[in-house]
Amino acid sequence: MLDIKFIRENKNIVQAGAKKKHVEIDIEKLITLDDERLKVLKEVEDLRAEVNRVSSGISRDQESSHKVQLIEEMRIVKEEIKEKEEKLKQIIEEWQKLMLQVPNVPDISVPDGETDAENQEVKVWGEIPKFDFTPKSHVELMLLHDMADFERGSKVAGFRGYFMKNDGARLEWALMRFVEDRFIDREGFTPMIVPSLLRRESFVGTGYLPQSEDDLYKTQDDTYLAGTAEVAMMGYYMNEVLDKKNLPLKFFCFSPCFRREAGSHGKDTKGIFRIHEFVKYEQVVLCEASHEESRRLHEELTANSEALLQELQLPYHVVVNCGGDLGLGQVKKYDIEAWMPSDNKYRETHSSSYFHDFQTRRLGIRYKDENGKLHFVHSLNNTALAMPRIMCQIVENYQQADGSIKIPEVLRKYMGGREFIK
RNA sequence: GGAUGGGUGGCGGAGUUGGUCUAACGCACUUGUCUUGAAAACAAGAGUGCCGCAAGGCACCGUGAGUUCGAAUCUCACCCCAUCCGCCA
Repeated sequence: MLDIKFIRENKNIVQAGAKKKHVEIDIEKLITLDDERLKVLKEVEDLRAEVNRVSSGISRDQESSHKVQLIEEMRIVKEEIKEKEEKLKQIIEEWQKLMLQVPNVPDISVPDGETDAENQEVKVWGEIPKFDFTPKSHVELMLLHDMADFERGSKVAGFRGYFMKNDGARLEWALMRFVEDRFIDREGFTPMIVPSLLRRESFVGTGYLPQSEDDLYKTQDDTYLAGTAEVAMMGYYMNEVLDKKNLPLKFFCFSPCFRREAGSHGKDTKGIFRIHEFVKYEQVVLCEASHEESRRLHEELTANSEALLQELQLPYHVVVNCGGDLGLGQVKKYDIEAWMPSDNKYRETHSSSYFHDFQTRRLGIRYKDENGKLHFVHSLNNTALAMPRIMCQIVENYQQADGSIKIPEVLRKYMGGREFIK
């Protein structure tokens, strides 16, 4: 959510930002509605002031015809207030609905474009492997080594269901231990295991609701399953005032993730690239309200993830997402995509974004600066490692002519010191 | 799921026969005095949001409705927390 004052003072910027994100919204309409809101608000407040003034003049023990008359007059004013309040309530409802739809303004460095096809490559790392044989897909490789079971997966869990098995399970656990070791060594990150079954507020606060109702699983208790640890982690400090000297707060979070993948029924239907249930380690950061600080940390979070891919020796590139591929709250986003031989292209493994105060304004997360003034903190997040997706790229890039899979060196110590899966 | 007790400011904690209560008191905080400096002590100040150029006004004591001229205080619903019982990894 943006500040209505900011919207009023920068309506052209906000409107242009929405256009860049390919979001339909009429800012002029919102401002007209806001004028109406302010007008009626003033009327209500003036009437309430009158009632307060008169009421405080009426004392308990005073008994007179004058008192009776005043009470009668106030009864009438109260009727009027009730009417205006009802009107105000309706305006505010409409106003809030619109406010939740106003997207955050993308950074100037964000390229124009409508879909991920128009994202721009900003960095390439590693050598794309050349095979002198026809490389197998991760599905073929995993089945070959009995690392996963998709038939029984869908029998038991339905569409996109899967079991990880044998070296598949061990490789996933190895990756978990690897990423945990790296982040626990890293200064400043607080390790967190966060809930996935959450109440609605944090989804609205982070910007997933109300727009993406279809992408979330909802329970009969009106809670939702989160698709990322970001939602719970951001909810953690909801409606709290933080101490500036503790900023930035950095969290290394683990959670199960659930995504309905509504609207991508035809995409990536085989294997473990796109699944309904997985686990993910996520970096979440809260920092002071400074664009420079947000940018600095954004680069830092991105670099952290790149370092993991480099250690895993996976060729990847970084793209800056175009306006149309940004979420409602995101100011800027990098996707990191690792090379996927079976698709002959890079496929997303990480997503790194910053939001300024878009999320924290909705969540009410503030800090006091040295002058005692309150500000909304800035928020950022990036994947640390998502499993089992990353295994697609690992097994495919590390496959050998004989069908065996070389184990990345940094993972061997978690796999009994073995060099190959065969 | 059952029973009981609770939800007040950055924190702790008063206040419920409805009437200047944004709310005692303590801690933390800011400024000043003292001190070489700090601590301590003393003095003063300070809640948050919104409207307004300002003066000032309005709202906020878990959330939402309601009663009343007037609600932190009364009524109803809901949410959350604690403890005990039940169940359970």
